[in-house]
Amino acid sequence: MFSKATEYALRATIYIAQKSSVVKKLSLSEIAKAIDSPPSFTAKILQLLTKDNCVIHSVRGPNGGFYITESNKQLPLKKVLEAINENELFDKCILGLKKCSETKPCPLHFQYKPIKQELIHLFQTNTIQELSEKADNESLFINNAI
Amino acid sequence: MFSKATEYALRATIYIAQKSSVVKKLSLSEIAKAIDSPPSFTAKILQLLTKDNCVIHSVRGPNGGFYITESNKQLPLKKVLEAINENELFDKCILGLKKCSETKPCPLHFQYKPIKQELIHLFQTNTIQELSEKADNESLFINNAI
DNA sequence: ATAATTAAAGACAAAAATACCTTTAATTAG
DNA sequence: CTAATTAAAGGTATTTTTGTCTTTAATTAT
Ligand code: FES
Ligand code: FES
Repeated sequence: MFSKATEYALRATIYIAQKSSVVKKLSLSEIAKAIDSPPSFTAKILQLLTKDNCVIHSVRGPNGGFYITESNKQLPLKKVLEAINENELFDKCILGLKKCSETKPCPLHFQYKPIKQELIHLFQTNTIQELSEKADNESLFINNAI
Repeated sequence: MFSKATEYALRATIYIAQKSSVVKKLSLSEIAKAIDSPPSFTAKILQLLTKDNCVIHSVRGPNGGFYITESNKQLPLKKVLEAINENELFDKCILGLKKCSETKPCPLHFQYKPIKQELIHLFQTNTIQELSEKADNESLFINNAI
C-alpha cells in the first residue's frame, strides 16, 4: 500500500504526537527505536516532515530533538502524506493508467471510486491528535515489539 | 497501490479475456502494445500468469500466443494477484507493522478494516469475464491512448 | 570560549523493482 | 526435414527505493 518512507512517517508522527511537547523533545534515536525503523533513513523522513514546520518541529543541540505543537496536532493525517509527496496515491488509477478519469475510466474505476473516497476520508478526517490519543487510550501499537 | 507488475498483469488479463479465444491467440507484442507496457517485462509477468495454467494459457510457435479459456474467465480477479504473489497486499498493516492483528492493532486498524474488506470484496467478486465485458460494453479503457 | 550534543545535509551503498536482451525450446508451415 | 515463428528461460542493465555513513551547523552547558 504505502512505501516504507510513508509508513515510517506516519508511525513517527503518531509517536511524536503521543510523547513530545515543546518542553519535551524526542531524539532521533528514541523515535527510531520506538517505531522500529532504521535511524538514518528515519532522519531523512523527519527532515521532510520538519520542512517549513509543516508537520513537526525540530531543534538542534543538547536537549534538542523533535516535537509537535498543539496546533499542528490538529492537522489531518493527510498532511503527513503531502509532506513526503505520497499524497497523489489516492489520485492514481488502480490499474495504473496514466490518469484516473471519469471520461476515460478503467474497468474497475466506478467500483473502486467509493473505496478510494473512503481512503481519502480516512486520512482527511483523522487528525494527528486523534490518532495519537487512540494509540494512548486503547493500547494500540505503532511498533513491532513482542 | 499496486506494483507495475501487478498493474500490467491485471490489464493484460483483461485484454486477453476481451480479445482471445482458443482459436485466436494473442502475441506478446500485441498485448504489450494494447495495454501500453514494456514487452520484455510483460513477458515475465505473462509467464507467471501461465504457470500451471493458473490464469491464462500459452502455446509456442507460429500462430501461437496467449489466450484464456472460458472456464478460467470465471475466476475472480484475485486469482491474478495470487499468481504474481501480490495477494498478501490486503493482509498487510496500513502502517507497516509486521502483522496486521486484532489483538495488537495499529491506531488505524479498526477504521481501515472495513475499507480493506471492500478491497478484498472487489477482487473476489469480480470475475475476469465480468471485467472484460465491462471493458467491452461501456467503452472503458485499459491503456493510455489519447 | 570550549566541549558536548543534537539535527541537517549530502555523499555513498545495498537492495529491490523495472526493463531489456540473448539464447533455447516448442510448434507450425512448406 | 528445414525454416520461420513464437513463448520460455535466464542473464544483464537501469532505475528507484531503502538504508548507511560522514561532515557540518546549531544549540546548550560548563
Ligand atoms: S481510471 Fe482506473 S481507477 Fe479511475
Ligand atoms: S494493525 Fe495496522 S491495519 Fe491492522
